[in-house]
Amino acid sequence: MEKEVSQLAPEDVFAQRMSKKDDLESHGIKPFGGAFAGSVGVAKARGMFKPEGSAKARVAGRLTAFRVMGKSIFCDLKDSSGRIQIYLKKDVLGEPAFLVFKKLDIGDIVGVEGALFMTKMGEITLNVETFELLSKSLRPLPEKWHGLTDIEQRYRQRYLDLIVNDDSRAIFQMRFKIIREIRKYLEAHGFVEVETPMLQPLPGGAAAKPFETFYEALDSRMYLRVAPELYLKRLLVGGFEKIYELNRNFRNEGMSRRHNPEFTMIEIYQAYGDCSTMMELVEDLVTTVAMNVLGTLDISHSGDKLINLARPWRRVCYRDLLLEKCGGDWFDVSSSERASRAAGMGLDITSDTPDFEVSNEVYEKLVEPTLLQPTFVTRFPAELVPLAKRCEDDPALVDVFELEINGQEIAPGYSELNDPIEQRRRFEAQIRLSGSKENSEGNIDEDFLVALEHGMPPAGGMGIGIDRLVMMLTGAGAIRDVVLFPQLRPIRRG
RNA sequence: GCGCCCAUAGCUCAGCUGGUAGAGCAAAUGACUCUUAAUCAUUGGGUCGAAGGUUCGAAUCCUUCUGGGCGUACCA
Repeated sequence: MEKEVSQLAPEDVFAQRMSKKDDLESHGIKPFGGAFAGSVGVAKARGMFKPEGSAKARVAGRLTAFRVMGKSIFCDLKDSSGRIQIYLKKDVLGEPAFLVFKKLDIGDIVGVEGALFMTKMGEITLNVETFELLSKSLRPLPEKWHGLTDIEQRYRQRYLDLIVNDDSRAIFQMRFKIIREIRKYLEAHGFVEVETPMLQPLPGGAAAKPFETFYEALDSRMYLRVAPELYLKRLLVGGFEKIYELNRNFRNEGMSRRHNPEFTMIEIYQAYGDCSTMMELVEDLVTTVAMNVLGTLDISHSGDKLINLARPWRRVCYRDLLLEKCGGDWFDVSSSERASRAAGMGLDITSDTPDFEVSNEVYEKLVEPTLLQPTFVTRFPAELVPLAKRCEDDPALVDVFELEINGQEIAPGYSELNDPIEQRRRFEAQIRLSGSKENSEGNIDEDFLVALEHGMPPAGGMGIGIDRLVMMLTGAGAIRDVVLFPQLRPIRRG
């Protein structure tokens, strides 16, 4: 019962508004109206203004400011396309209607109709002739000037953030436009969007800890997917040649500025292509999307950071970046010497850190964060990427790239491994390396190997972390600013 | 998981070395027919995140818990 009391925290305002609502009802006004046909939207209504004052418009939205001047009222009305000022005069509406409107609150949703005019102050304004209450707001909105700054509340009650903070809404509008443009681009280039299981009996395609669940009907343990990769490759076997899947992956890991346990990923595969096919594709895709969404390839981030997406993007191999960072003899010294040098650079290296991990620590901690401008890092050690083809000229390396922008991995891509015998060896090596016991991460997806044994065309494949791409394109500093409902600890009550 | 920091009215915040809580916005009432952070007057509004402790006395000091932020760890 204490719960109910705390939920009614703004008790006074809530009680006041409840009684306003009852009052409206007793006067035959529905506090929660129905459809409001014919709204043109705020942005369009603005565009309809004519200096003669003859244009009329019908719009619906939320009242976000209320300025009463005795026998006239100015309000701000907001919809998804923007804000417009509305003006209500007692003369025009008649006394009863005017008094009803005067009782409305900030936060109420109304539909209005009237003529567009220009105020003395030069603002296009709708002179309301008729209005309808569409939804009574029973709780107060956050303060108009400072908005909602409490970070926790912005995430927990994202709707308030979206109502009040224009920047936040703009980021999400951009996010959805970016996703739309990606789909448009791929559609135009002959790719087909497919859907593969999120509930998987074996989580594969990435070495991440999965979320577990249980499927009663089959009496089996299931996992939320960590990647769709192994299913998409089955589709390559099945004869789909240009496919993509754009949807959620789930990884049972910590959260951070760059990590949310569920995140959106697009994976793209093209049969008869390879790693360089995919580099060209992602370069063209990202620059096209940036131009269509932002109209520019220059993106500014906080702290004077400027990212320039102009093509061609730098290509550099992993090894060269390490030599650049660690000195030309990095790969000539003994592995124990490498380990102690890495430890000397402040990295967390223990005696049983494998040699390739030592170099990779240097790459991830000291090199990657410096790659602000778009950079394709290529030719990684094979141990790091078990699903990619080896380089023709050096079997210790795989033919892959990682696209780095803004110091973050935005997109990995490979020449996909289509040799089932080699694939099995690589899976087995992976299990040995990870030292995993009987847990599912150590299980080989035999069904996938059987599919490969039927013959998979050589292919290029890649994935783009959509959340990070959106961060990069919008200048957002945290993944939580580009995910509508980021994961938070549930509030315990007791 | 670990470390540091934060939590005061619906929102944004102030509150000194411990003396019993304050502003702006929002809300209520009134004035005002071109305002736009409208203005002016009056009024109501708080378990100071929770629980315990020290003290004559705690928003303030101590402990624990809850939630959050930042960093770090996990993260092919």
